[in-house]
Amino acid sequence: MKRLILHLDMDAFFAAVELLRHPELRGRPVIVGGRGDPMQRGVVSTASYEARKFGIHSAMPLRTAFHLCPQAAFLPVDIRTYEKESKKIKTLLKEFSPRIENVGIDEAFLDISSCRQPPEDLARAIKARVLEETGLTCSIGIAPNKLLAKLASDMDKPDGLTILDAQDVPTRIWPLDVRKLWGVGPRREERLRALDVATIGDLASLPLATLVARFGRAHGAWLHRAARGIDSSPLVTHREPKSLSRETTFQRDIKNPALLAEVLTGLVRDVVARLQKQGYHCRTVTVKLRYADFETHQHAATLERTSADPETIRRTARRCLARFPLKKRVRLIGVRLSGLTKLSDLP
DNA sequence: TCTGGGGTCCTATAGCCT
DNA sequence: TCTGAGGCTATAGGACCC
Repeated sequence: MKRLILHLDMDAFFAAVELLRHPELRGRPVIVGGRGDPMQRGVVSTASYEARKFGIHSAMPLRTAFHLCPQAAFLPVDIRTYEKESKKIKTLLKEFSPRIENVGIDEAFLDISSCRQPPEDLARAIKARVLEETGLTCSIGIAPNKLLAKLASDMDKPDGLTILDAQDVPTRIWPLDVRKLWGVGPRREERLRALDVATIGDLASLPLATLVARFGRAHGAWLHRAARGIDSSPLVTHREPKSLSRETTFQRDIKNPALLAEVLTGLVRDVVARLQKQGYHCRTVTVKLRYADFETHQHAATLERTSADPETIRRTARRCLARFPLKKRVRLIGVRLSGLTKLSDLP
């Protein structure tokens, strides 16, 4: 049977959810990020389409966004509320296909290979149901694999619907900016530009050997296939967490070791609470520090046996912290627990 | 005035073992 | 005994994604 994958991507999700409860902001630029105070440290999580017209985009510092668009409404991230809406959407998607892969809070892949309905009818039905259930719009892409489905959902935003098949790759995919490819971020884009690659078509003209030499075996091979629209990766319908972490950026950079230790203790308490709630033990504790100049380092320690004991983990984290030189001011501190074992799997 | 927070995966290196 | 090839694990850093 021919594989058919649907990718659904909510439109400006966080901003759209905020507009549900602040309808008076409709039509105005809305920026959701950090604590909602553009004078504090934080970045844009989601900008409404009105705000994007001012050049505002995700990951932009809130202060910069404020300079570009001081009249925008700045709102704090309220992840709990977005998760509730997300859950509604994911639940309704399962009515259409039980084979679903969640990608973050506002995206999902559906395997619709065995759906009887024509793909376009199915997509329209899903969009109508999402709107009915949540009042939100989404964009949908349908293609023979995840890679192309994701590119397709991005081609007609917002409230779009794009269906692609393998023959469309030269005409519809090759003209796209190489940055659109999953796995090409700012750094790899730069390295590709150095090879005279601007579009996905340019990338497709490079031999595999060149890509492997430049980007390593795994990524080189991925880029070579992706540029041709080839992707056989399966939907991951269930996954276990690999690590849990908590980190925080100070409003002002600090140097006081006692304060650092105190904040670390709080972060450990939070992350261990989540570890316990989700029913895991961990084996490795990693502490991360980012200095004022943005240089970032981490130190890890492995426990003798897996544990979910706050005191054991706190002591281990403190030992990791003690290994950092504190000559420079610190802007961020974080802790990560990895090597997770499900309690029920323990002997 | 820059640059969050939660994750995943890949790569390089070092030490240890066979 | 020496040398090397691999495999495995722990650690650190980097890139990327939403």
